[in-house]
Amino acid sequence: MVNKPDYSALYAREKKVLHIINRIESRGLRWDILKAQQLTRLLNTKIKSCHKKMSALAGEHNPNSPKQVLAILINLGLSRKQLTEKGSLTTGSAILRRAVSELPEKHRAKSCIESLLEYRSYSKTVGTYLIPLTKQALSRDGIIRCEINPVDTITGRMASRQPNLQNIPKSTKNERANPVRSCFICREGYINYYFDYSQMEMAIFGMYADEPRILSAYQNGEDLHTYTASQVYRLPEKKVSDGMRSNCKAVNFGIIYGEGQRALATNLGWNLIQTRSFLDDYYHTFPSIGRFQWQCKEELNEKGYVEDWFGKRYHVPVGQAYKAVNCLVQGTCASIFKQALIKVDSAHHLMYSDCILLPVHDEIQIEHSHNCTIPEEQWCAAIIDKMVQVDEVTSRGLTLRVDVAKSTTNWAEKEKIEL
DNA sequence: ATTTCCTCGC
DNA sequence: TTGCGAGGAAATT
Repeated sequence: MVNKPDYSALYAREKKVLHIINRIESRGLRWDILKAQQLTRLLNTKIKSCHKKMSALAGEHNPNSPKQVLAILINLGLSRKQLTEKGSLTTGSAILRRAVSELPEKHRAKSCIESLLEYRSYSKTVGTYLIPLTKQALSRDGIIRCEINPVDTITGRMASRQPNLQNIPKSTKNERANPVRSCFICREGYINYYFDYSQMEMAIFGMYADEPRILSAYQNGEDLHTYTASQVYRLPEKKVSDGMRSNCKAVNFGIIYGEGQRALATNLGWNLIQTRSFLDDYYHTFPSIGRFQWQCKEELNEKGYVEDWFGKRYHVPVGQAYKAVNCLVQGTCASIFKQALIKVDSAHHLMYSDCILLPVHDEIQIEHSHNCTIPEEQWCAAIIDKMVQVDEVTSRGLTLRVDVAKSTTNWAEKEKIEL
């Protein structure tokens, strides 16, 4: 009486993924121990000076303790309201940055908060990344090997642990090359290539919502956050400002994540009225999106689960129906990615003896022999072709976009290449 | 030993 | 009612 799903194809796929993961875990990534140790020393001095600055302004304390930080900030004159989010006091970076921007020019809390944020950033870099990674590399000949778990996540994404190599900090605008990334160096004789699906979740979301304008914009190579902004604000794309784009980006992701109005408002830095009015414009501009959200909920109410293109079911509690959209979108992307990983692996492994270094949700990193006689463009095109040729995608008329970057030195120095 | 807070990624 | 993860330090049990 219960219609059981046929998971045999998905099961076969996971078995193939396991073999690939085995090779990835054995290979590992090369880590520049000396450079990491130098950077650790450098950042440690910066951490100390931040701490000193804070102590001078606010007295002795442990900056790692949210409790003590809270006491200090209130002591320096910040109101409880400024530090309150969702009813409770917090010292998260988002709320602190907002507080700083609202503070008078030379308020004494200002430089204290700035030092604190700097302190946290450097501490994160050293304590979470540089020291643990160096420790591991020291015991394993300069190679870092993570463990990848492909099955224990809700949506089917893969998780990396000990260490997690999927949350290595990326370079920011102020920082040309991130110190952690710069310590992941290319092996002797290899060039590293980075193939990542461009705006994959938005494209898949557009497919599920069956929104032809978003899909054609995607196939035209346009940036979808800019495109949606141009529609909502009724402007040519060239006239869309950074602010308009980032507003729509927040809404686009918010809808995929199932964000409520309150959370979205916090994200945008707006009040509820402004947020609602903007959402009204958005949904009015793209009626298909509201319809898709509604259909998702309907399917969940009828069947107790939603089912994706691969026949995979997501059993979401009815009280958490807002999660259904994300399960479909993120889960579908995860399946596409795994299928692509299999195709890429079989192709390159058989043909060129290169090695997949690391999968990062929508990106495949590959180590490519420097001596390969095949022209670079041709080799890249072959990889891209494997990533694009996933039946569940092509049969629906979607051609996913793939960006490529490369590096001959380290992860921080990767540069986009045009093909 | 477990939970809370904060921060990193996609 | 902000999706899916991991990890570190402090606080709590």
